[in-house]
Amino acid sequence: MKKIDILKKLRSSGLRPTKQRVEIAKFLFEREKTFHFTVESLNKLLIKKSASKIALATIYNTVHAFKTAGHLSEVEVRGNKTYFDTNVSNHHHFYDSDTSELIDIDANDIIIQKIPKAPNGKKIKNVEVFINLKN
Amino acid sequence: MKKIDILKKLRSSGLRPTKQRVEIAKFLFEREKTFHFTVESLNKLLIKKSASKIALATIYNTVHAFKTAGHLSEVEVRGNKTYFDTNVSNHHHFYDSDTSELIDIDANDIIIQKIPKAPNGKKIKNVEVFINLKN
DNA sequence: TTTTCACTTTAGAATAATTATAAACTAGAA
DNA sequence: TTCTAGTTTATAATTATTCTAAAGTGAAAA
Repeated sequence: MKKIDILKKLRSSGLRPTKQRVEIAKFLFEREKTFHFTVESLNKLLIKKSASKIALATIYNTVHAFKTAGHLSEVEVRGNKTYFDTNVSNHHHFYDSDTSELIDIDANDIIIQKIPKAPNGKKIKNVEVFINLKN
Repeated sequence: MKKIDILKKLRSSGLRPTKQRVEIAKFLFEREKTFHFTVESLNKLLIKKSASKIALATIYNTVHAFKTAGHLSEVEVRGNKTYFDTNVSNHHHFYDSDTSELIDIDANDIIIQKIPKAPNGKKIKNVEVFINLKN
């Protein structure tokens, strides 16, 4: 993804392309494969990669702005860390608790044959399958 | 579940049946239906129900001891609250974010037809299906 | 272009959930 | 009973995250 696309992406979702947002967006979206991260790990990686330090609160703000705009999705994992995922399509996860690593599972790789009806007038918003791994 | 059973349950899992543990265990397990709770909600309910106040740290300790012993299972929900579940059998959940309510889904009510192989020499420990509800 | 102002960023304070600490207490073996 | 490892307790500490208020900045309009 080129810088120009990132500017488009930001603008089209109502986010002013500030210096910080562009820097974070380039880091997150200019890559081939999906990227899973926590705010903390992203912060560390950004400190390593770039010269200018971005405030932690800004990283929180920016990541949540991207999430709200649909450019990132959120994955919750045992143990209170919130992971984000640059793969925003409907998909599932393996979780390896040894390495604290998340691995994508394509939505098509899981087929659910039988599913219960939503209770009392509610509808199903989405179905998340989370597969815990062991050695 | 009678008090005698609770004592057995605790002893058989290597937990000394202290006053606090028995009180919490009775509250959690002497009921017909599954019970979902957070440490915070349990604490409030215990304060209401019983005369003696149990330290919050003890409730954390006890709940985690019960979890380790397999008497409670843990369910993670968007937004950093850790729910516990007196249903320790393999099952799944609906989550209603309007009411912050968890609803059990029997393992037999979900049939997964196709599932990917675990990556790089790992095995599948368990599969959790989490269905988010909307109105 | 300058001006303007709502949106942003920032450092640090505040909050919330949970865990650690260290002293006092207790179940149950000897 | 005595003793000791396991337990409880109040409080401090930690961790992840959000709030705050002041300073900074895109970009629309003059």
